Amino acid sequence: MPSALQHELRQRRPFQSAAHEAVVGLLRTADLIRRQAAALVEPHGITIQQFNVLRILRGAADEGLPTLEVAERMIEQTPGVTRLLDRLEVKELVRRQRCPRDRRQHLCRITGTGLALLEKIDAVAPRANEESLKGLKQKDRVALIRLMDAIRAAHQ
Amino acid sequence: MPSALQHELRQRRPFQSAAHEAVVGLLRTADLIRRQAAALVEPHGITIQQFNVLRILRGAADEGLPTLEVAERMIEQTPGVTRLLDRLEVKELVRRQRCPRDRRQHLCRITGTGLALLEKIDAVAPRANEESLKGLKQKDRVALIRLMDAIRAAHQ
DNA sequence: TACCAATACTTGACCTATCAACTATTGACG
DNA sequence: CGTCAATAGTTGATAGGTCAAGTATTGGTA
Repeated sequence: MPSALQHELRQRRPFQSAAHEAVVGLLRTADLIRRQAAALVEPHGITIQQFNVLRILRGAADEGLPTLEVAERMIEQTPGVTRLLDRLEVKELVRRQRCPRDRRQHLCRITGTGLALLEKIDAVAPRANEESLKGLKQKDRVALIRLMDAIRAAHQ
Repeated sequence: MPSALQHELRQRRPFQSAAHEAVVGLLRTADLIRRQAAALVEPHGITIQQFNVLRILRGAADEGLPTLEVAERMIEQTPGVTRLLDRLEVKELVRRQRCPRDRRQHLCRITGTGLALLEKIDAVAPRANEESLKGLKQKDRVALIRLMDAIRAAHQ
């Protein structure tokens, strides 16, 4: 009996291993959820990466964060944080200034406008997460978290 | 006790819901695996999307596939299949020709060079999948497949 | 058989991502 | 102190992604 994924991709041959099917399924599912998230924030004029940066900066509160610290905290690794921040700064959602203690660092802070934008998105984000995972019961969601943790933990 | 993911992203506050943590964990883990896959195919001068197209065309064998059929079978949705195929054609990994039956369609076929490239990558790909999921036992991998299927199935 | 919406792409314009090379600044070491 | 590797970030070049508008072809319909 052909797997759901095999049917979805119209593949003749079954997957060679559970590892292969799991990897493909993971990538495809993440792509789906990524698009849903993008559709949520896009109407507000930002990308999901930009949204992610704004949330990081809000979490860091008043003292701000240096650029590379922002990069490290991002959900998806992004070499282009500088330009990401450039765009956010143009939109006046973020401000940057040199750190007086270490003039190599640029401290990034979210602006009032940025906070206001986040609040608007936050009002609907929980429903979107819920919607994305509506196929999973609470027990399954916890299991999923555990599986994802285990995969990442194995890569130091 | 803070979750692994919360610690990884240096978040002060815990996730608001299991749905939220699962979504973030899924995106972050998929990003990790995506990068590993990219690192595997990159030395051969192609991207993972291009690799995906080549595998699709190999599966379709001699008769070839129309462009949009290729697009539909891709793991990650891609509006730019035309240009993706353009690049593969320049590298002579793919050939396209008008379908005589329906001249709107362009049938895409993998070339001998393309097949040879795939064989080289196939020699190491199973090990890479294995490596990506080394944190999961066989039972967990099957569970993961099931969870991914369930998420996608819920979105018709 | 002439029209017309639908299909199957292609193209242009613009934005984002990625890597390597560069600049500025710091801290450690002789 | 002066040098020098290491750190923090920026910039340039280029590839790839994304959306909207355009072209070619078909199949149905009056």
